[in-house]
Amino acid sequence: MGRAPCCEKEKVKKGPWSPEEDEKLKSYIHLHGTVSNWIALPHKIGLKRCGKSCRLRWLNYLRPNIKHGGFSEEEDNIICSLFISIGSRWSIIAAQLPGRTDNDIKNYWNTRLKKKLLGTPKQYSSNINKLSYHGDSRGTAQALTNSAIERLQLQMQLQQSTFSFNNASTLWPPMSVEEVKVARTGQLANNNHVDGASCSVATPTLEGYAMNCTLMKSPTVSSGSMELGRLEDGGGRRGVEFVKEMDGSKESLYWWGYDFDAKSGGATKLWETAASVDVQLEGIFKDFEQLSHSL
DNA sequence: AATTATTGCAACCGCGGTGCC
DNA sequence: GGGCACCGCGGTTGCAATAAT
Repeated sequence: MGRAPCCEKEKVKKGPWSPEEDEKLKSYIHLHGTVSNWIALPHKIGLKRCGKSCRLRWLNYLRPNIKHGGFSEEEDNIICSLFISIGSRWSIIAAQLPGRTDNDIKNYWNTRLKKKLLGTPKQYSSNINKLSYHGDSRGTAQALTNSAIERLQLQMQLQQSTFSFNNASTLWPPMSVEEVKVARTGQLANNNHVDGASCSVATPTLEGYAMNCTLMKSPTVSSGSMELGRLEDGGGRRGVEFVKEMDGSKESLYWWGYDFDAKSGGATKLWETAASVDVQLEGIFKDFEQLSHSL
């Protein structure tokens, strides 16, 4: 037995709202302040609409101080940074942008911002196809969701775009060397799979490259987070980047090497790998050392 | 000018989470 | 503790407007 429908579908009106319907809904909410039961509301005010539809109409269009369109550069940066960090959690992203609704941001991302940052759908679907299979030495291939790949692709793309992390510095302030030490020590200490010995190895390794290392603080979010990091050679020509995703009890780690092409102004991915965090965070630093030696 | 393709956005749908009985 | 009803969210759809042919 399935769940009962929230309303009698054959009796409710669908499609665009008329000004009269909007007025009825607004009047009721202005009079009563809040709605305790959206399902009962349409019947109360004589609307032939589903309660969910009423709620959506109010939240997305009728409630005061809603902004539509005209997203600023700063808003673009915030949306982009948060998308990289938390993915398509539109309600959380909307909470950081006063006057914007999750629906509006979602539409804006899907129809414009994604294209602006990642190129045409043809371009980024091609890149997604290249990234969608991560084979590693243990044969534990892992298919990533398009959303996760889009986030990785975006993070890589940002390097060669006019939109850079630097533009979002308020959200992603680079850590000082001291902060890096603290963050890494804390991160490793919190990871049950990395013992004290590994800690003492990993931290000095990082410190050795501290001058060339950029770790970005992720914005505070209610659940899940992502840490982005980059280790570069002195000239910023080659390096290793990594993304650690933390979503509840699940943690994943991806990293890849890149070679910067001054001619095209873009970065060429040399290799990539994916592993659970417990495989060893130090792998990133070993790969970086190997890359450095190969120069 | 007519037709077709694309874009942008409002609205709907279905599912998971939560609270109440 | 289980079942039910509702809320809230993210994904998807439908359609009008606009652009391209």
